[in-house]
Amino acid sequence: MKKKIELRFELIANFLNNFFPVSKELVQHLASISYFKEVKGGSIILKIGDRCSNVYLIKKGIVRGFVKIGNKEITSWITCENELATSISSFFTNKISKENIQSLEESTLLVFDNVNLDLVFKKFPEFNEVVRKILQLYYSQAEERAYITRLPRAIDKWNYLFINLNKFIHRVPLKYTASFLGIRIETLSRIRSLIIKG
Amino acid sequence: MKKKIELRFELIANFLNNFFPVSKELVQHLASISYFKEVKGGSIILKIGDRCSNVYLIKKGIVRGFVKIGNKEITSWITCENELATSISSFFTNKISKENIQSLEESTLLVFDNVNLDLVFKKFPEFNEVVRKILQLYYSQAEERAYITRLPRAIDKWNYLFINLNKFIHRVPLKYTASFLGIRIETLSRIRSLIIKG
DNA sequence: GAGAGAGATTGACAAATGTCAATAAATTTC
DNA sequence: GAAATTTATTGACATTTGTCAATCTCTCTC
Repeated sequence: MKKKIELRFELIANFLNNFFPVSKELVQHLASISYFKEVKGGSIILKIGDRCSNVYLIKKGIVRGFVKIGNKEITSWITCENELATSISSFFTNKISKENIQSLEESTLLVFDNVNLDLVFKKFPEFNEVVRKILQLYYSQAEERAYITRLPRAIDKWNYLFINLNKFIHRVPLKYTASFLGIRIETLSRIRSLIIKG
Repeated sequence: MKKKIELRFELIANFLNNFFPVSKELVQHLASISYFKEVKGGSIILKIGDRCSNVYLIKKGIVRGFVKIGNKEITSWITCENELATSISSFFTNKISKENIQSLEESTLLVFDNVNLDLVFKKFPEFNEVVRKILQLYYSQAEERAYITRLPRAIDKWNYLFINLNKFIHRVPLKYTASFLGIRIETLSRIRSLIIKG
């Protein structure tokens, strides 16, 4: 049985080295300031109106961000193992969050805190470089998601998602996929049956 | 009359120091690898399908990014003086661009090239830190724009834009604002007249 | 200041999606 | 494995937005 700190070390090293090679010392330090958090499926991890001071590295499970418009929910993103999750504009600008974060399965998250991370940048300048590369990729992926929301027809959104970003499609109930596409579950249902019928 | 390199130096120093103090040497180097480009209003600066190897710092003018869906244009962003513009996912991942970039006025752009910038990161590690901070803000702002696209009703989009992001509203023809909101110019026109009538 | 051209408004109608309700299917819980 | 709960489908209808065409307004140019 591995110690918890070893699990944290491995998860962080694996994640960061995908972007850019980092020193063992940096990873050790990050492991020392982070902790695992276990949440049940359906848990609200961040509430609209709160400030988001954490970023989560998903060890296990699947997590979404969603905004509320009136009484409706619109999912901004859905992500799973070995990816980061946070409320971007709240985390980076310290404003209150416009989105909720919620687990869609029982999940294990590695939690990093804003304040601790700021100190890491001071102590390990190399951290700037790897985080820059992470931001570049995540920003690109966010633009990709935004592209879907700009497609004017529901069927185009579904097709684009199905072809390009289908990682989570078979893992979450369709209602979340519909919400991610910004359409009603009934609309998605009709589109799917049209596609099946040809 | 200032020399061109002085103009470039000032523009870059002013832009970067807003995010994080940087060395004079870094700014000088950036000034030495960049050049001004003048474009007329309506010029296409980047075409869909091309790779975007440049990032532009706008000295004067106003610029938009837009995607084409069928025969329609949807504006992803509009930005002006002292802001950066590029095709994010193409610039960062070297994929072909899904968006056009176009000037909406006669504009002066300071051009930085991908390859040169990569060398700057090697030569000036401090550049990673300031770029990280820039990315954090721009990523946050992109999420803010994406929030608008997720609002389900046209009137909510207009109201949100009007209250929160009205920087360019009075500077570009309404048709670009409509396109930015992902709605038809006729729909925006009707919404505006409804609002005026109360 | 007449004419051209772009931008904006308005009306009539079409198309797409949302809403609400009923029901079916799948999954979870005991 | 039966009951309960969640998820998905389908139908009827309402609402919103898009489409197309006509017209108006504003700028710019000559």
